[in-house]
Amino acid sequence: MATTVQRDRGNPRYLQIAEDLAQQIRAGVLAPGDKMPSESELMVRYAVSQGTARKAVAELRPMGLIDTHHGRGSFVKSQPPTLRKSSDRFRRSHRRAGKAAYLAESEQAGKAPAVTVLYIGPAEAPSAVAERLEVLPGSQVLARRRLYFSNGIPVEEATSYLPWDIAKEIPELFAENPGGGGIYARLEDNGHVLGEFRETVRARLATKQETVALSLSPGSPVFHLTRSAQTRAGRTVEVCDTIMVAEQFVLDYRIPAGD
Amino acid sequence: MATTVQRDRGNPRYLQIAEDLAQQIRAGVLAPGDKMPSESELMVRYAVSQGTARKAVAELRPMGLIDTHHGRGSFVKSQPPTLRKSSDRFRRSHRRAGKAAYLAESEQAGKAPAVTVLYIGPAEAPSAVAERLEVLPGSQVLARRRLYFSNGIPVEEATSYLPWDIAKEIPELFAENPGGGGIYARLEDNGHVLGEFRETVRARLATKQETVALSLSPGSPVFHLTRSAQTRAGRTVEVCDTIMVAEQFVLDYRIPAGD
DNA sequence: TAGTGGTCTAGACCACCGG
DNA sequence: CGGTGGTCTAGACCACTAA
Repeated sequence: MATTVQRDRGNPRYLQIAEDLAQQIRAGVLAPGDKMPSESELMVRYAVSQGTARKAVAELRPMGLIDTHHGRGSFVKSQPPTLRKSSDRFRRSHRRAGKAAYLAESEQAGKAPAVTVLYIGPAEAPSAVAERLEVLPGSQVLARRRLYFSNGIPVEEATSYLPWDIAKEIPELFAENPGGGGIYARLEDNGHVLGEFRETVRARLATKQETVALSLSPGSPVFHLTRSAQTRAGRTVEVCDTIMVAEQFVLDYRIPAGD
Repeated sequence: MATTVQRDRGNPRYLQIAEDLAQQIRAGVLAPGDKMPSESELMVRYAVSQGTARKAVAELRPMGLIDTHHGRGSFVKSQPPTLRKSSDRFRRSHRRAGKAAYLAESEQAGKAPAVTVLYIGPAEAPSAVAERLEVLPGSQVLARRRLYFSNGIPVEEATSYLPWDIAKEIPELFAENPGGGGIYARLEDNGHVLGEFRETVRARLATKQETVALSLSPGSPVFHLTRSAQTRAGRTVEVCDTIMVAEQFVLDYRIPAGD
């Protein structure tokens, strides 16, 4: 056994080991779902100390090749096909047909979608949200926080904020399931005809809390998406803050070339 | 001195130290450009070993708070305000005014933009591009690869692909500077009136090559953006593949609520 | 050369998971 | 309980940078 991992300036051992393991995964020697060799096994196989073996597998995690679970071991990740997030999901015709945006899309991707409500109720508007809603920072808004699953794994956490004066008139907005077409349909039912959505997209590494909430490996990239919904009358009636596992999503936008 | 960093299950010392340092940066005690305390200094300040001090500063790097240089030390990063990438940049009126998309935006952000042309000439269409251009994979297309800078640092690498039969009729497309309004203006000059752009956005960690090309730290997230330009007649006349340093950009999209 | 970060070891103890 | 990953130490040597 004892694969040769020699001193070699500019190519530290832990990287040599990491590359060796990555090869085995790419070549299929270690198939998706397989358990990776444990640290102690790597120590004898490559004749290194635990710290070095650790650094080697730590390299594979940000590369998205493995998942690590404390007390169980590391496992080769199976790469699921990505979910599409198309700007078409906001078409009024979809709402009229009674579909909420998320379900309409997952369905199309052949996934088993699920939603958990984490919180619905009053909250203080974070300053970034307050600015978009054109209310004072810290003032009361309705917050709706949900966690979305695809095939049983969490992929997205979204929080919608609505101005209190609007929300209080629409009891469905306080329900876990706001009814066919989602909250946008309810807003339109109540005279807030939507005119335009604005989405801003950022990408960054997941924070510690996000790695917990979405059961990610540290160092995984996420999308941070902020969307605001504006009525034809020009009022912003909702701001939605979303964290998505970047690996799982492709965002699609159509942009008219006009003027 | 000797700040208290105590045993505390669930909150390891290296994270306590990292958080302490992060606070100091956010509070401005450590200003942008300042040298971080060295590892040996942290060892005595917090009464930990070198390995623990290392892990602490290693936490700050992926957070984008510091830059580390072997033999010199770590330094608080100066966080340049992000560049906005708005879907408005494709408005025809901007092209008529003679502005290329990139310069129009940078200008607005108060940046010193620059572009380097890496390659202009014939190339074989990658399969993903060929599919969008509706040509056979591997067939000849015109490729235009550029590297974009903001305030002297590379932030974006973009490659445009155009069908050869269209490109060969438009000599300006082979020039480093295609003239006012960029290649889209030239296409429209030659009868290819644009109707719609489609953008797909992915986010992932930078590959090794990308970290070199864009001088990034390994583990930095990037946007991978693919845009196709379709004429009113329904033909796709350009596909543009772009890698952007995620930290530097915010993407902006407007989505009409219609139908 | 002195000071810095980068790699590595040997050994310790803890926290989590499964049988 | 045994096996696993997670944290930590003390000390060693190397590699890069600046004076």
